[in-house]
Amino acid sequence: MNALKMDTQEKIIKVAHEVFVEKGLQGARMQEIADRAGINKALLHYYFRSKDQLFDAVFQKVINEVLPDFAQTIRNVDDVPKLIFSFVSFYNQFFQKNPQFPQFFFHEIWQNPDRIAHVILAEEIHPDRMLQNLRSRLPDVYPSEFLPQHMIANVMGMCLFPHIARPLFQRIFFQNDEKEYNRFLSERTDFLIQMLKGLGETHNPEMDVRPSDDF
Amino acid sequence: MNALKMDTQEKIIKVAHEVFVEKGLQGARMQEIADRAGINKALLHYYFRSKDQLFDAVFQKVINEVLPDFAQTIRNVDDVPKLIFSFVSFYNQFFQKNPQFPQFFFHEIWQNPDRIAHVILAEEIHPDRMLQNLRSRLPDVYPSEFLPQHMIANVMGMCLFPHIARPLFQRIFFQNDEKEYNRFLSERTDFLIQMLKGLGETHNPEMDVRPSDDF
DNA sequence: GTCTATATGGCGATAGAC
DNA sequence: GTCTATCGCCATATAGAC
Repeated sequence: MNALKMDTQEKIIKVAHEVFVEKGLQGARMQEIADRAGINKALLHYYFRSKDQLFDAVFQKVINEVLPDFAQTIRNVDDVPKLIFSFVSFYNQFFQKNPQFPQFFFHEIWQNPDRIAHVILAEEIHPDRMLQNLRSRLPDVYPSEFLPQHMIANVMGMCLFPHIARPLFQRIFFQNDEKEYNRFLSERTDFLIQMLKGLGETHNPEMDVRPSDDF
Repeated sequence: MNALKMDTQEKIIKVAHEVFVEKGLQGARMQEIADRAGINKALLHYYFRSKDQLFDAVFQKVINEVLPDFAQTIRNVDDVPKLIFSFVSFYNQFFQKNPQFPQFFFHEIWQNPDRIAHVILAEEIHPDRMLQNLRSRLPDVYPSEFLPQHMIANVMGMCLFPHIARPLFQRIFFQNDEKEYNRFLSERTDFLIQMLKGLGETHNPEMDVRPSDDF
Protein backbone atom coordinates (compact mmCIF):
# COMPACT_ATOMS: atom_id res chain seq x y z
CA MET A 1 0.00 0.00 0.00
CA ASN A 2 2.22 2.79 -1.25
CA ALA A 3 1.51 6.47 -1.60
CA LEU A 4 0.10 6.18 -5.08
CA LYS A 5 -2.48 3.63 -4.04
CA MET A 6 -3.50 5.73 -1.11
CA ASP A 7 -4.00 8.69 -3.36
CA THR A 8 -6.18 6.76 -5.78
CA GLN A 9 -8.19 5.21 -3.00
CA GLU A 10 -8.80 8.53 -1.36
CA LYS A 11 -9.65 10.13 -4.66
CA ILE A 12 -12.21 7.42 -5.27
CA ILE A 13 -13.80 7.87 -1.86
CA LYS A 14 -13.88 11.61 -2.35
CA VAL A 15 -15.66 11.59 -5.69
CA ALA A 16 -17.81 8.60 -4.72
CA HIS A 17 -19.00 10.65 -1.79
CA GLU A 18 -20.00 13.44 -4.14
CA VAL A 19 -21.86 11.15 -6.48
CA PHE A 20 -23.61 9.20 -3.73
CA VAL A 21 -24.70 12.46 -2.13
CA GLU A 22 -26.07 13.80 -5.39
CA LYS A 23 -27.75 10.66 -6.68
CA GLY A 24 -28.22 8.37 -3.72
CA LEU A 25 -27.02 4.79 -3.60
CA GLN A 26 -29.35 3.53 -6.33
CA GLY A 27 -29.00 6.55 -8.57
CA ALA A 28 -25.23 6.67 -8.46
CA ARG A 29 -23.38 5.11 -11.39
CA MET A 30 -20.03 3.40 -11.07
CA GLN A 31 -19.13 4.83 -14.47
CA GLU A 32 -19.66 8.36 -13.25
CA ILE A 33 -17.57 7.75 -10.16
CA ALA A 34 -14.81 6.29 -12.31
CA ASP A 35 -14.98 9.22 -14.72
CA ARG A 36 -14.78 11.84 -12.01
CA ALA A 37 -11.89 10.02 -10.40
CA GLY A 38 -10.09 9.89 -13.73
CA ILE A 39 -9.92 6.12 -13.74
CA ASN A 40 -12.05 3.32 -15.15
CA LYS A 41 -14.69 1.06 -13.70
CA ALA A 42 -12.44 -1.95 -13.36
CA LEU A 43 -10.20 -0.09 -10.98
CA LEU A 44 -13.13 0.71 -8.75
CA HIS A 45 -13.72 -2.98 -8.30
CA TYR A 46 -10.07 -3.53 -7.69
CA TYR A 47 -10.15 -1.26 -4.65
CA PHE A 48 -13.69 -1.97 -3.50
CA ARG A 49 -15.14 -5.29 -4.53
CA SER A 50 -18.65 -3.97 -5.10
CA LYS A 51 -20.74 -0.85 -5.22
CA ASP A 52 -22.16 -1.67 -1.81
CA GLN A 53 -18.75 -1.99 -0.26
CA LEU A 54 -17.68 1.28 -1.83
CA PHE A 55 -20.72 2.92 -0.35
CA ASP A 56 -19.99 1.42 3.04
CA ALA A 57 -16.47 2.76 2.92
CA VAL A 58 -17.69 6.24 2.02
CA PHE A 59 -20.38 6.29 4.67
CA GLN A 60 -18.10 4.93 7.37
CA LYS A 61 -15.52 7.57 6.59
CA VAL A 62 -18.04 10.40 6.77
CA ILE A 63 -19.48 9.17 10.04
CA ASN A 64 -16.08 8.63 11.57
CA GLU A 65 -15.10 12.16 10.68
CA VAL A 66 -18.06 13.91 12.20
CA LEU A 67 -19.16 11.73 15.08
CA PRO A 68 -16.13 11.97 17.37
CA ASP A 69 -16.22 15.76 17.15
CA PHE A 70 -19.89 15.73 17.84
CA ALA A 71 -19.56 13.34 20.75
CA GLN A 72 -16.84 15.52 22.19
CA THR A 73 -19.05 18.54 21.80
CA ILE A 74 -21.91 17.18 23.84
CA ARG A 75 -19.85 15.24 26.36
CA ASN A 76 -19.16 16.55 29.81
CA VAL A 77 -21.47 19.48 29.44
CA ASP A 78 -23.09 19.98 32.78
CA ASP A 79 -25.90 22.38 32.07
CA VAL A 80 -28.52 22.58 29.40
CA PRO A 81 -27.89 26.08 28.05
CA LYS A 82 -24.24 25.28 27.44
CA LEU A 83 -25.19 22.01 25.84
CA ILE A 84 -27.57 23.74 23.48
CA PHE A 85 -25.02 26.40 22.72
CA SER A 86 -22.40 23.80 21.84
CA PHE A 87 -24.84 21.78 19.85
CA VAL A 88 -26.16 24.65 17.77
CA SER A 89 -22.73 26.06 17.09
CA PHE A 90 -21.29 22.75 16.10
CA TYR A 91 -24.14 21.65 13.92
CA ASN A 92 -24.58 24.88 12.05
CA GLN A 93 -20.88 25.13 11.43
CA PHE A 94 -20.67 21.56 10.25
CA PHE A 95 -23.68 21.79 7.96
CA GLN A 96 -22.44 24.95 6.39
CA LYS A 97 -19.19 23.21 5.57
CA ASN A 98 -21.02 20.06 4.41
CA PRO A 99 -24.26 21.34 2.92
CA GLN A 100 -25.25 18.03 1.38
CA PHE A 101 -24.60 15.88 4.39
CA PRO A 102 -28.20 15.95 5.64
CA GLN A 103 -29.48 14.65 2.34
CA PHE A 104 -26.94 11.87 2.33
CA PHE A 105 -27.58 11.05 5.95
CA PHE A 106 -31.36 11.03 5.85
CA HIS A 107 -31.35 8.85 2.79
CA GLU A 108 -29.44 6.27 4.80
CA ILE A 109 -31.62 6.75 7.84
CA TRP A 110 -34.49 5.29 5.89
CA GLN A 111 -32.60 2.73 3.84
CA ASN A 112 -30.30 1.46 6.56
CA PRO A 113 -31.29 2.67 10.01
CA ASP A 114 -29.72 -0.28 11.80
CA ARG A 115 -26.25 0.30 10.49
CA ILE A 116 -26.37 3.99 11.35
CA ALA A 117 -27.71 3.38 14.82
CA HIS A 118 -24.98 0.82 15.35
CA VAL A 119 -22.25 3.18 14.25
CA ILE A 120 -23.57 5.94 16.44
CA LEU A 121 -24.03 3.84 19.53
CA ALA A 122 -20.49 2.55 19.09
CA GLU A 123 -19.33 6.05 19.96
CA GLU A 124 -19.23 7.26 23.51
CA ILE A 125 -22.79 8.45 23.34
CA HIS A 126 -25.25 7.26 25.94
CA PRO A 127 -28.80 8.29 25.15
CA ASP A 128 -30.14 7.11 28.51
CA ARG A 129 -27.66 9.22 30.44
CA MET A 130 -28.31 12.12 28.10
CA LEU A 131 -32.04 11.91 28.74
CA GLN A 132 -31.58 11.53 32.47
CA ASN A 133 -29.30 14.52 32.52
CA LEU A 134 -31.75 16.56 30.48
CA ARG A 135 -34.67 15.59 32.68
CA SER A 136 -32.93 16.59 35.87
CA ARG A 137 -31.50 19.83 34.54
CA LEU A 138 -34.32 21.17 32.46
CA PRO A 139 -35.43 24.40 34.01
CA ASP A 140 -38.65 24.84 35.91
CA VAL A 141 -40.19 26.48 32.89
CA TYR A 142 -40.19 23.21 31.04
CA PRO A 143 -43.51 21.43 31.60
CA SER A 144 -42.47 18.32 33.45
CA GLU A 145 -45.32 16.23 32.16
CA PHE A 146 -43.68 16.18 28.75
CA LEU A 147 -40.85 13.92 27.68
CA PRO A 148 -37.37 15.48 27.56
CA GLN A 149 -37.02 14.06 24.04
CA HIS A 150 -39.06 17.03 22.84
CA MET A 151 -36.19 19.34 23.66
CA ILE A 152 -33.80 17.29 21.56
CA ALA A 153 -36.26 17.17 18.69
CA ASN A 154 -36.73 20.92 18.91
CA VAL A 155 -33.09 21.84 18.77
CA MET A 156 -32.20 19.28 16.14
CA GLY A 157 -35.21 20.19 14.02
CA MET A 158 -34.45 23.89 14.09
CA CYS A 159 -30.83 23.29 13.20
CA LEU A 160 -31.52 20.78 10.46
CA PHE A 161 -34.49 22.22 8.68
CA PRO A 162 -32.85 25.04 6.72
CA HIS A 163 -30.31 22.60 5.36
CA ILE A 164 -32.44 19.60 4.56
CA ALA A 165 -35.24 21.68 3.04
CA ARG A 166 -32.89 24.11 1.36
CA PRO A 167 -33.72 23.57 -2.32
CA LEU A 168 -37.40 24.29 -1.73
CA PHE A 169 -37.14 26.75 1.14
CA GLN A 170 -34.62 28.87 -0.74
CA ARG A 171 -36.83 28.98 -3.81
CA ILE A 172 -39.99 29.90 -1.96
CA PHE A 173 -38.81 32.30 0.70
CA PHE A 174 -35.60 33.68 -0.80
CA GLN A 175 -36.44 33.85 -4.51
CA ASN A 176 -33.80 31.17 -4.94
CA ASP A 177 -31.08 33.67 -4.10
CA GLU A 178 -28.03 31.64 -3.10
CA LYS A 179 -26.20 34.49 -1.41
CA GLU A 180 -29.22 35.64 0.55
CA TYR A 181 -29.75 32.12 1.79
CA ASN A 182 -26.15 31.84 2.90
CA ARG A 183 -26.56 35.06 4.85
CA PHE A 184 -29.68 33.59 6.39
CA LEU A 185 -27.75 30.50 7.43
CA SER A 186 -24.93 32.59 8.83
CA GLU A 187 -27.17 34.68 11.00
CA ARG A 188 -29.16 31.65 12.07
CA THR A 189 -26.54 30.43 14.51
CA ASP A 190 -26.66 33.76 16.31
CA PHE A 191 -30.40 33.80 16.12
CA LEU A 192 -30.84 30.36 17.63
CA ILE A 193 -28.35 30.99 20.39
CA GLN A 194 -29.88 34.33 21.28
CA MET A 195 -33.33 32.77 21.15
CA LEU A 196 -32.29 29.88 23.33
CA LYS A 197 -29.93 31.60 25.72
CA GLY A 198 -32.61 32.54 28.23
CA LEU A 199 -33.29 28.91 28.91
CA GLY A 200 -32.41 27.99 32.44
CA GLU A 201 -31.30 31.44 33.49
CA THR A 202 -34.59 32.83 34.69
CA HIS A 203 -36.72 30.50 36.70
CA ASN A 204 -40.07 32.09 37.27
CA PRO A 205 -42.20 29.63 39.19
CA GLU A 206 -45.34 31.59 38.50
CA MET A 207 -45.19 30.90 34.82
CA ASP A 208 -46.32 27.61 33.45
CA VAL A 209 -44.58 28.13 30.16
CA ARG A 210 -42.22 30.83 29.15
CA PRO A 211 -42.53 32.44 25.74
CA SER A 212 -41.12 30.49 22.91
CA ASP A 213 -37.93 32.47 22.68
CA ASP A 214 -36.65 30.12 25.33
CA PHE A 215 -36.51 27.30 22.90
CA MET B 1 -62.89 4.64 -18.83
CA ASN B 2 -65.16 2.29 -16.96
CA ALA B 3 -65.17 1.32 -13.31
CA LEU B 4 -62.74 -1.54 -13.76
CA LYS B 5 -60.13 0.67 -15.37
CA MET B 6 -60.49 3.21 -12.63
CA ASP B 7 -59.92 0.54 -10.06
CA THR B 8 -56.80 -0.75 -11.73
CA GLN B 9 -55.42 2.71 -12.26
CA GLU B 10 -56.03 3.69 -8.68
CA LYS B 11 -54.58 0.45 -7.44
CA ILE B 12 -51.45 1.11 -9.45
CA ILE B 13 -51.07 4.61 -8.10
CA LYS B 14 -51.64 3.37 -4.59
CA VAL B 15 -48.98 0.67 -4.65
CA ALA B 16 -46.65 2.78 -6.77
CA HIS B 17 -46.84 5.38 -4.07
CA GLU B 18 -45.80 2.81 -1.50
CA VAL B 19 -42.87 1.58 -3.55
CA PHE B 20 -41.65 5.05 -4.51
CA VAL B 21 -41.83 6.10 -0.89
CA GLU B 22 -39.86 3.09 0.24
CA LYS B 23 -37.25 3.00 -2.48
CA GLY B 24 -37.20 6.40 -4.13
CA LEU B 25 -37.56 6.99 -7.84
CA GLN B 26 -34.31 5.27 -8.80
CA GLY B 27 -34.64 2.42 -6.34
CA ALA B 28 -38.22 1.54 -7.23
CA ARG B 29 -38.72 -1.36 -9.66
CA MET B 30 -41.57 -1.51 -12.13
CA GLN B 31 -41.68 -5.24 -11.52
CA GLU B 32 -42.30 -4.76 -7.83
CA ILE B 33 -45.04 -2.23 -8.47
CA ALA B 34 -46.68 -4.63 -10.90
CA ASP B 35 -46.39 -7.50 -8.44
CA ARG B 36 -47.92 -5.57 -5.58
CA ALA B 37 -50.74 -4.38 -7.81
CA GLY B 38 -51.39 -7.95 -8.91
CA ILE B 39 -50.75 -7.18 -12.58
CA ASN B 40 -47.76 -7.33 -14.91
CA LYS B 41 -45.27 -4.79 -16.14
CA ALA B 42 -46.86 -4.41 -19.56
CA LEU B 43 -50.03 -3.12 -17.99
CA LEU B 44 -48.12 -0.48 -16.13
CA HIS B 45 -46.89 0.88 -19.43
CA TYR B 46 -50.37 0.68 -20.81
CA TYR B 47 -51.70 3.06 -18.17
CA PHE B 48 -48.59 5.20 -17.73
CA ARG B 49 -46.25 5.31 -20.67
CA SER B 50 -43.07 5.35 -18.60
CA LYS B 51 -41.75 5.09 -15.09
CA ASP B 52 -41.27 8.85 -15.00
CA GLN B 53 -44.85 9.52 -15.95
CA LEU B 54 -46.06 7.06 -13.35
CA PHE B 55 -44.01 8.85 -10.76
CA ASP B 56 -45.37 12.20 -11.87
CA ALA B 57 -48.90 10.92 -11.52
CA VAL B 58 -48.23 9.63 -8.04
CA PHE B 59 -46.51 12.77 -6.89
CA GLN B 60 -49.09 15.07 -8.37
CA LYS B 61 -51.86 13.15 -6.65
CA VAL B 62 -50.17 13.32 -3.27
CA ILE B 63 -49.50 17.02 -3.61
CA ASN B 64 -52.99 17.78 -4.78
CA GLU B 65 -54.41 15.97 -1.79
CA VAL B 66 -52.43 17.75 0.87
CA LEU B 67 -51.74 21.20 -0.51
CA PRO B 68 -55.25 22.64 -0.76
CA ASP B 69 -55.97 21.62 2.83
CA PHE B 70 -52.72 23.13 3.91
CA ALA B 71 -53.31 26.34 2.01
CA GLN B 72 -56.76 26.58 3.54
CA THR B 73 -55.27 26.04 6.97
CA ILE B 74 -52.88 28.95 6.81
CA ARG B 75 -55.15 31.28 4.85
CA ASN B 76 -57.17 33.98 6.56
CA VAL B 77 -55.35 33.62 9.82
CA ASP B 78 -54.78 37.07 11.18
CA ASP B 79 -52.42 36.57 14.04
CA VAL B 80 -49.26 34.62 14.51
CA PRO B 81 -50.27 32.45 17.47
CA LYS B 82 -53.35 31.21 15.67
CA LEU B 83 -51.31 30.62 12.54
CA ILE B 84 -48.80 28.55 14.46
CA PHE B 85 -51.58 26.69 16.19
CA SER B 86 -53.22 25.82 12.89
CA PHE B 87 -49.93 24.92 11.33
CA VAL B 88 -48.77 22.63 14.10
CA SER B 89 -52.12 20.91 14.42
CA PHE B 90 -52.46 20.35 10.72
CA TYR B 91 -48.95 19.15 10.12
CA ASN B 92 -48.75 16.79 13.03
CA GLN B 93 -52.10 15.31 12.18
CA PHE B 94 -51.17 14.91 8.55
CA PHE B 95 -47.79 13.37 9.24
CA GLN B 96 -49.21 10.92 11.67
CA LYS B 97 -51.65 9.76 9.02
CA ASN B 98 -48.92 9.76 6.33
CA PRO B 99 -45.77 8.82 8.21
CA GLN B 100 -43.67 8.27 5.09
CA PHE B 101 -44.61 11.46 3.32
CA PRO B 102 -41.61 13.44 4.58
CA GLN B 103 -39.21 10.86 3.19
CA PHE B 104 -40.94 10.89 -0.17
CA PHE B 105 -41.16 14.64 -0.23
CA PHE B 106 -37.60 15.39 0.78
CA HIS B 107 -36.24 12.96 -1.72
CA GLU B 108 -38.00 14.95 -4.42
CA ILE B 109 -36.92 18.24 -2.94
CA TRP B 110 -33.37 17.35 -3.83
CA GLN B 111 -33.98 15.53 -7.08
CA ASN B 112 -36.62 17.84 -8.53
CA PRO B 113 -36.93 21.08 -6.60
CA ASP B 114 -38.22 23.06 -9.55
CA ARG B 115 -41.23 20.88 -10.14
CA ILE B 116 -42.18 20.94 -6.47
CA ALA B 117 -41.77 24.68 -6.18
CA HIS B 118 -43.86 25.10 -9.29
CA VAL B 119 -46.65 22.94 -7.92
CA ILE B 120 -46.65 24.74 -4.61
CA LEU B 121 -46.58 28.23 -6.04
CA ALA B 122 -49.49 27.29 -8.28
CA GLU B 123 -51.60 27.12 -5.14
CA GLU B 124 -52.90 30.25 -3.51
CA ILE B 125 -49.82 30.62 -1.39
CA HIS B 126 -47.94 33.89 -1.49
CA PRO B 127 -44.63 33.72 0.34
CA ASP B 128 -44.01 37.46 0.06
CA ARG B 129 -47.30 38.35 1.73
CA MET B 130 -46.75 35.67 4.30
CA LEU B 131 -43.35 37.12 5.20
CA GLN B 132 -44.68 40.66 5.28
CA ASN B 133 -47.50 39.62 7.52
CA LEU B 134 -45.17 37.72 9.79
CA ARG B 135 -42.77 40.62 10.02
CA SER B 136 -45.46 43.09 11.07
CA ARG B 137 -47.11 40.79 13.56
CA LEU B 138 -44.22 39.10 15.21
CA PRO B 139 -44.30 39.97 18.89
CA ASP B 140 -41.88 42.23 20.66
CA VAL B 141 -40.04 39.28 22.07
CA TYR B 142 -38.83 38.42 18.60
CA PRO B 143 -35.55 40.16 17.87
CA SER B 144 -36.40 42.40 14.96
CA GLU B 145 -32.93 42.40 13.48
CA PHE B 146 -33.45 38.82 12.40
CA LEU B 147 -35.32 37.65 9.33
CA PRO B 148 -38.87 36.39 9.84
CA GLN B 149 -37.92 33.29 7.89
CA HIS B 150 -36.33 31.99 11.07
CA MET B 151 -39.75 31.62 12.64
CA ILE B 152 -40.97 29.54 9.72
CA ALA B 153 -37.87 27.38 9.83
CA ASN B 154 -38.33 26.91 13.57
CA VAL B 155 -41.91 25.75 13.44
CA MET B 156 -41.45 23.61 10.37
CA GLY B 157 -38.28 22.08 11.72
CA MET B 158 -39.82 21.20 15.05
CA CYS B 159 -42.85 19.65 13.36
CA LEU B 160 -40.89 17.73 10.77
CA PHE B 161 -37.96 16.40 12.69
CA PRO B 162 -39.60 13.58 14.64
CA HIS B 163 -41.06 12.23 11.42
CA ILE B 164 -38.17 12.57 9.03
CA ALA B 165 -35.61 11.33 11.53
CA ARG B 166 -37.89 8.69 12.97
CA PRO B 167 -36.00 5.49 12.12
CA LEU B 168 -32.90 6.72 13.89
CA PHE B 169 -34.46 8.88 16.60
CA GLN B 170 -36.78 6.08 17.65
CA ARG B 171 -33.92 3.62 17.90
CA ILE B 172 -31.65 5.87 19.90
CA PHE B 173 -34.03 7.65 22.26
CA PHE B 174 -36.94 5.21 22.49
CA GLN B 175 -35.20 1.82 22.33
CA ASN B 176 -36.95 1.41 19.00
CA ASP B 177 -40.29 1.07 20.76
CA GLU B 178 -42.94 1.78 18.15
CA LYS B 179 -45.77 2.37 20.61
CA GLU B 180 -43.72 4.65 22.83
CA TYR B 181 -42.78 6.71 19.80
CA ASN B 182 -46.38 7.04 18.72
CA ARG B 183 -47.24 8.31 22.18
CA PHE B 184 -44.39 10.76 21.86
CA LEU B 185 -45.79 11.98 18.55
CA SER B 186 -49.29 12.26 19.98
CA GLU B 187 -48.24 14.37 22.91
CA ARG B 188 -45.98 16.48 20.72
CA THR B 189 -48.81 18.49 19.21
CA ASP B 190 -49.92 19.55 22.68
CA PHE B 191 -46.37 20.17 23.71
CA LEU B 192 -45.58 22.41 20.77
CA ILE B 193 -48.76 24.38 21.11
CA GLN B 194 -48.32 24.89 24.81
CA MET B 195 -44.71 25.83 24.26
CA LEU B 196 -45.55 28.29 21.55
CA LYS B 197 -48.73 29.75 22.96
CA GLY B 198 -47.01 32.59 24.78
CA LEU B 199 -45.74 33.88 21.48
CA GLY B 200 -47.59 36.95 20.32
CA GLU B 201 -49.42 37.68 23.51
CA THR B 202 -47.15 40.60 24.14
CA HIS B 203 -47.29 42.09 20.68
CA ASN B 204 -48.10 45.69 19.89
CA PRO B 205 -51.86 46.30 19.53
CA GLU B 206 -51.25 49.07 16.97
CA MET B 207 -50.36 46.43 14.45
CA ASP B 208 -53.70 44.70 14.64
CA VAL B 209 -55.73 47.21 12.72
CA ARG B 210 -55.26 45.76 9.28
CA PRO B 211 -57.69 43.13 8.08
CA SER B 212 -56.16 39.79 7.50
CA ASP B 213 -54.32 39.13 4.29
CA ASP B 214 -54.31 35.92 2.43
CA PHE B 215 -51.02 34.19 2.72
C1' DG C 1 -2.02 -0.95 -10.31
C1' DT C 2 -4.14 0.14 -14.36
C1' DC C 3 -5.95 -0.82 -18.50
C1' DT C 4 -9.31 -2.95 -22.53
C1' DA C 5 -12.63 -6.06 -23.47
C1' DT C 6 -16.30 -8.83 -22.23
C1' DA C 7 -19.43 -11.52 -19.45
C1' DT C 8 -23.71 -11.49 -16.85
C1' DG C 9 -27.85 -10.05 -15.30
C1' DG C 10 -31.59 -6.97 -14.66
C1' DC C 11 -34.52 -3.31 -15.97
C1' DG C 12 -37.65 -0.40 -18.77
C1' DA C 13 -40.16 -0.69 -22.63
C1' DT C 14 -42.55 -2.84 -26.75
C1' DA C 15 -44.89 -6.32 -29.86
C1' DG C 16 -48.54 -8.80 -30.58
C1' DA C 17 -51.99 -12.50 -29.29
C1' DC C 18 -56.38 -12.84 -26.91
C1' DG D 1 -57.58 -4.28 -20.90
C1' DT D 2 -54.69 -7.84 -19.90
C1' DC D 3 -51.55 -11.12 -20.89
C1' DT D 4 -46.80 -13.68 -22.53
C1' DA D 5 -42.71 -13.17 -24.67
C1' DT D 6 -38.94 -10.60 -25.93
C1' DC D 7 -36.07 -6.71 -27.31
C1' DG D 8 -32.43 -3.49 -26.35
C1' DC D 9 -29.92 -1.20 -23.26
C1' DC D 10 -27.16 -0.22 -19.47
C1' DA D 11 -24.98 -1.24 -15.01
C1' DT D 12 -22.24 -4.13 -12.18
C1' DA D 13 -18.78 -7.11 -12.19
C1' DT D 14 -14.89 -10.10 -14.08
C1' DA D 15 -10.97 -11.82 -17.16
C1' DG D 16 -6.81 -11.19 -18.55
C1' DA D 17 -3.03 -8.39 -20.93
C1' DC D 18 0.51 -5.05 -19.71
